[in-house]
Order: sequence, then C-alpha cells, then structure tokens
Amino acid sequence: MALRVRKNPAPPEPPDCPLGTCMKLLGGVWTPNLIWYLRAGPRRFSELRVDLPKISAKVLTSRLRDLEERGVVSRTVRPTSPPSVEYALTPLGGELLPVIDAIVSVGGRLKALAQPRRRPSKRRVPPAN
Amino acid sequence: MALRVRKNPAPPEPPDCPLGTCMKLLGGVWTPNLIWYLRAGPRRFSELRVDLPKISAKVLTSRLRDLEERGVVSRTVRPTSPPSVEYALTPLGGELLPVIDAIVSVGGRLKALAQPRRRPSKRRVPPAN
DNA sequence: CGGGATCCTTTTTGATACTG
DNA sequence: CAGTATCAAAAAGGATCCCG
Repeated sequence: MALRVRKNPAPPEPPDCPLGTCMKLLGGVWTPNLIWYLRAGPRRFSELRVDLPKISAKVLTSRLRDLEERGVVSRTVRPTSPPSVEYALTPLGGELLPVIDAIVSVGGRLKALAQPRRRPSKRRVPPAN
Repeated sequence: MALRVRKNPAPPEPPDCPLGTCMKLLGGVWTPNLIWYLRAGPRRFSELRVDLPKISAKVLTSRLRDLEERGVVSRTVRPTSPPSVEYALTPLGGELLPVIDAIVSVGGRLKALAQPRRRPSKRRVPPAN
C-alpha cells in the first residue's frame, strides 16, 4: 500500500433516492408521531387531533395527504351521521414501524442539547461613532 | 366493557421525547446522508463536501456541530501542514446505522410522488404600470 | 366532523464573502 | 483547509375563516 491518498476508498452507495424519498416523509416534526399513533389500529381525524394536541388541522391534513399519496396510510370515509374518516396504516406503512422503533430507541440515548443554538460568539462590536 | 367510546383504547406510549430528540437530528435534508458517508470510516471536511456536492459549507458545519454536540460524531483536529479535521461516528452514532438502513430499505418501496410539491410559488406579478 | 384556502411567523437552507 | 458572518430564499408550521 503506497501512499494512500484517502483512507476510505469510496462511499459504498449514493442513497440519495431512497433516503431522500423516505426522509421527505419522515422529516416533518409530526409524521413519525403520527405513524406511532396509527400503529395501534385505524384512527379518525379527530382522534388524531386529540393524540397530538399541538398539531394544527392544516398540518395534520397535509401530513396525512402525503402519507396517503405514498401508499403508507389508507383513508376510508364512512357515511355515518356525522361523517367520519378513518386513517390506517397500509402494509407498506407497517414497514415503517421498525424505523420508528429504531428512532425511538436511539433517541433515548442521545444527548438532548441543552441550548438549541446558543451563539453569543463574536458579537461584532457596534461602531460607536 | 359497555359502550366502547373509542376503538383503540389508548396510544401505547407518548414517544415525544426520544422521537423528537432523534428527529431533530435526522430531520434535516442532509443529516442522514452525512451519517451514511461517515459509516465507512473517518472523513475529512472537504471529503464530505465532495461526497455531498450540493451542500453548502455553512450547512455542513451546522449539521456536524449538531451531531457532535449530541455525541453522534467525534471531531479530531490533526495539526498537519494544511490543517485537517476528521469526523467519525462514535459508538452511539453507530447505533443510528440500523435506522438509516431501515429508512433506505423502506424508501425504495415508497411511491415517489411524481410532483413533490410544485409551487411556482406565487410569483408576485410585477405591477405592469 | 373533516377538511380547503389564505395569510403570517419561525426554522432551515443556500450563496457569497472573508478569516486563521 | 476548515471554517465563520451575513443576508436572502425557501420550506415547514401555525392561525383563522369558511365550506360541505
């Protein structure tokens, strides 16, 4: 081995496509929690709003739409007296559960970063003149 | 059990803390890819910039700082002729690899959503007058 | 009840330019 | 090489009003 220019020969694979595709989905603040609450079974729109009290209707709708378009959740309208809509994980959505579990598992061991972004750092002295 | 008000008794657990903590980290556009490229071994700042050609120095620095503060990567300054800095996954960071793998695995089966989010973005019509 | 449409604020990212 | 400082743009999220 003469003069190794770089220790690591090359990145194994460029995971841009699948990684990007999936993170577009899970990247939001709410999506993983949403999937978490759907794992126990189908849930209605308003139940989800109770599960995640801080989410706004708009965002919840938006996330559910994304998940639906990607085949992760199914949307079932039931013509009851007050109309109700049920969301449920599809089999494909079920494949996301191990991901969520892994995230939760590791998340518990991560340092929680006391101050999100403290930066007094180099406060430029305002010119006195 | 008389009159079940809701089908699903209750959400199993509220994973807000670990889930939120971890997603704060993985939620970004670049972080998962960054970890991907670090998995093969330590890598220098400029190598990472080659691995991810589209990332800006600022964002790369920012992500690396986050990962460092949470104990996911280590930062090693080596006083070589041109100074070089090596980033590497810590053992804790290694625990994130299964997560990444799972994401990639599922990501490949997700529908890619033909139009991610077409938004001609309300190009404010410049007033013709 | 279950959303769609707007408008607005906060957070993230990108593009440069500059420094040790 | 390895960043930091600043500003501008974009995206994500939230608030509100309205509709079937």
